[in-house]
Amino acid sequence: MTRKFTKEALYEVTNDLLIQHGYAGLHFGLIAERLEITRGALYKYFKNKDELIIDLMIYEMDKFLQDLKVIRQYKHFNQQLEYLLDIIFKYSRIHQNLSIVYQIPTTKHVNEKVKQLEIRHHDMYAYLNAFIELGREEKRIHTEFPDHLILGFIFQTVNIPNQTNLPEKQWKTLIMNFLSQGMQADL
Amino acid sequence: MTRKFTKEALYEVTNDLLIQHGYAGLHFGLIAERLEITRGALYKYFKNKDELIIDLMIYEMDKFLQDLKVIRQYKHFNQQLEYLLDIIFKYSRIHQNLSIVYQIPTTKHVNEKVKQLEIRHHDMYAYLNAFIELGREEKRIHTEFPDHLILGFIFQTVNIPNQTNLPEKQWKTLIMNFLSQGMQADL
DNA sequence: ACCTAAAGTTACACTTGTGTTACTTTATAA
DNA sequence: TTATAAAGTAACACAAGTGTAACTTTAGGT
Repeated sequence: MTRKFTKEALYEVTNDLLIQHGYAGLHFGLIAERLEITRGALYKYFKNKDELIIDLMIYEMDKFLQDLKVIRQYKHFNQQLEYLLDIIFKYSRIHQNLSIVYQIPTTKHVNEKVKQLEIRHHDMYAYLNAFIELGREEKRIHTEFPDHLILGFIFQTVNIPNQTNLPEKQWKTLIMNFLSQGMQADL
Repeated sequence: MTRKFTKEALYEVTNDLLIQHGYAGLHFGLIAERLEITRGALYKYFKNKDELIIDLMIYEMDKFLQDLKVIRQYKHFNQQLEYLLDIIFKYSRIHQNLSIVYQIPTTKHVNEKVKQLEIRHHDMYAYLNAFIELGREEKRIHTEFPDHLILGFIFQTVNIPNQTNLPEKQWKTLIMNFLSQGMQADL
């Protein structure tokens, strides 16, 4: 019998439903309905929703990391920042959903997979720290700011709603300028 | 019979549980357990969790607005910004939880209360728009940035985790500096 | 053609949360 | 002192999600 849904479609749907309903509000019934299959089919592939969610995060993190490692090809900090913003926006859903991992009860035999996710998280920080270090070397980052504050500001930008629906390119330019110079008017 | 819990304690617990478990994960059993009462007691005051959540949001918004209106007493934009950051941090939980209102099904006869909440949201923007306008008049805001981008950056700051546990005052100063001048080093 | 194994469905027992009602407790005011 | 009403509890029927196992479907190899 041929499969009625692809892994990509499943992850797509799950990501959307996670954003809409949150961790506790997501359940196999919802996912099955969207994929036009029945709940039971999902249990052929995943023990429970926690396993599905972690698999999804690992999958998206792997794709993100593949893109992120390319950042080293850019020589200058500002180029790297622009590229980082590009891929953060490209993978905005995973960055909106990553924090829900902490809502998964640790008593659900997914600990092994959570560890795998943490490895990727750790790998991500290796790239990000190198990125920040370059910025400091190029004297583009004020010394008073700790790394995690800079990264916090950058990653939170995906949660700022583009209310006036500016074209994505223009929106990113504004974000980039704000991050570099703040709200201040020209000097 | 004397009450076993105050409104303040109930809202305190509900706010915490909302942050921990999200909208779908919150239920009367959890709240009752924390307050050391039984579920049934809560139904004496609220038809369901949606009503409780909206009442909570209205209550917190009212307190926030009372503080926010004082912003007009500060003459200069930078003073207003500092004050705004103070109260956003003071009411950080409500700003972390406000967005979950959109997860409440609109078919649960809480529409009247949702409207009341929207009124307060609207009032809030009246103050915020005046604040931004002052910033533009004082030429502290670059003209290229739309209002909602500035406000988005300001309100997202509550979600940046203070990982190194810097003292609150120092953290706020850094946030303030970043918002004003961006990450850039001294000019 | 037909066998088989992967894919999917259906039905069932179980668990957890909901909302209501009848009941119990207790401070207080007549 | 005792009546009462507000506060809280306990128990019930119901609704919704979970996980499993027996069953059905069907593409593809022989």
